[in-house]
Amino acid sequence: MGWRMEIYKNEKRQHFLEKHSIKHLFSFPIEDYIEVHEYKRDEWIIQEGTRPDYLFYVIEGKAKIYVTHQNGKVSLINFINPNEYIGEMELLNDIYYTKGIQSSTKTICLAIPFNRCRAQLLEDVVFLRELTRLLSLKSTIMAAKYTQSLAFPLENRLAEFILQTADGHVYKEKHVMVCDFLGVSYRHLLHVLGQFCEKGYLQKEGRSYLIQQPDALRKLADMLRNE
Amino acid sequence: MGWRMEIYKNEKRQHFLEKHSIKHLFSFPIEDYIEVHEYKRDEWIIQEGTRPDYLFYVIEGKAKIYVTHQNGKVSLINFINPNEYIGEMELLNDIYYTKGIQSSTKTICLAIPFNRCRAQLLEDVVFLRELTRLLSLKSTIMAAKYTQSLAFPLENRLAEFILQTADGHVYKEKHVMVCDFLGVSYRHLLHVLGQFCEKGYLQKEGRSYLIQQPDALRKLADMLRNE
DNA sequence: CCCAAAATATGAGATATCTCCTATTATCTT
DNA sequence: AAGATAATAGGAGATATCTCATATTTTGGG
Repeated sequence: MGWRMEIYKNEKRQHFLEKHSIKHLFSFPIEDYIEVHEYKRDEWIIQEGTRPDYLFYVIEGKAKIYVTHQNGKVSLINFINPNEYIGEMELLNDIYYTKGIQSSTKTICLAIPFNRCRAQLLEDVVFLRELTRLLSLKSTIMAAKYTQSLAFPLENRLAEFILQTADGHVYKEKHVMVCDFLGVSYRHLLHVLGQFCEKGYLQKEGRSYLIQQPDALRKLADMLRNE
Repeated sequence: MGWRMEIYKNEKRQHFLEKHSIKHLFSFPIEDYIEVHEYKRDEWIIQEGTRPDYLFYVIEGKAKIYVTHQNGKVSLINFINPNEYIGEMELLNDIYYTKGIQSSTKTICLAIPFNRCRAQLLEDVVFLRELTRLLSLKSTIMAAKYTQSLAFPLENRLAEFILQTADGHVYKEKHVMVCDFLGVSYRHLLHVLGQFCEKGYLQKEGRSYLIQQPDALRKLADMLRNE
């Protein structure tokens, strides 16, 4: 994994700047400062514990936010999708423990250098308004995940995850990733998946699972909703 | 609990507006619109599931954010302290499940009516910049609580909580509240407190606990930190 | 001052989840 | 193609945590 991200230059850079223009997110001309970075699958966009030099805006691909605990456990905090920022925390807070960001597919980001843009960004009402909205969502989602994880067993959270990630009626996520994401042991994940099969909600097909009773899963997942 | 919040008028209102001026948090004159609300201990500032009419800024007191789950469990998401907002989520998002906010001491808030101020607030760079910072902190704290709750047993999280809330070397929080906050059953909380006593970390004194070995607790709590 | 509600306590048994161990099968690298 | 590494799989026993039941004590309101 000694790969280094690729920086698009000239026409290629220009192409992506135009294809995914973010002019509307700022009230000052920012495009001149922007670099376009491409990260390969599984490449680290930010190393855990190391302050980044850029605010990133994801335009293509998908990434994961990881944190490592003292007891060796690893948590996959959340996924990052196109049109989301990476590095806002570091932009806003001088003191912050930086989480690791790893691409899970080829990922293309617009990279805005802190040193050149920080002051202007923090004065920009258009930028701040959108960032505020994104952060409020992020915070809400985290609060929900937190309380749900304490109030419900894996069964409910896994049901929701299966429905959200299934491709049609086929579920085939990597177990290890799911363990980190749902915060349970590999053994236990397999145990609950096994139960779902026994109950006929899922059917194992090679190394993936076919959803046989989506309504049963939906019922479990709906328990997580409020009201 | 049929109490209704008190709204300060005239001199009393003026007194609090001046004592805790928030002029510096806005770039437009907001003070004319502000009401000053006083909530008694245990009064609901916002009912769960009901959209509030105000953005609140807490100036004195302390409140708790609650959410109720379908299975009957209740989560105390977090505390709100002076100089924090209540109702930002509703200001920023049209669709949002409103959490319940309950004062835990007499609480005085500056209440900014949405209908009169919303548009101006969302245009105000000073306001947005600070709100962005607060939200980034909130989101970070939630993410940390989430992953910690999955990665560590109650022992570690309780140790931290005891150290944070102890008054000198005396811990005496209400068990029920702590259960909602740490997301465990009453029975289990008492069990772990009992273990701390057996190990000599705490000593039970009537209905409170004396901290005997702060270093042992600190060691447990430090496990939650990153790096 | 009395009563109902809330808070504290504790036992016993169930369940959810973890740790450790051992195989087998894919996948990647060279 | 071979060997190394990651992913899948499942057994067995430990632990963390929950549920339910019950009893006592404290507290707030009339």
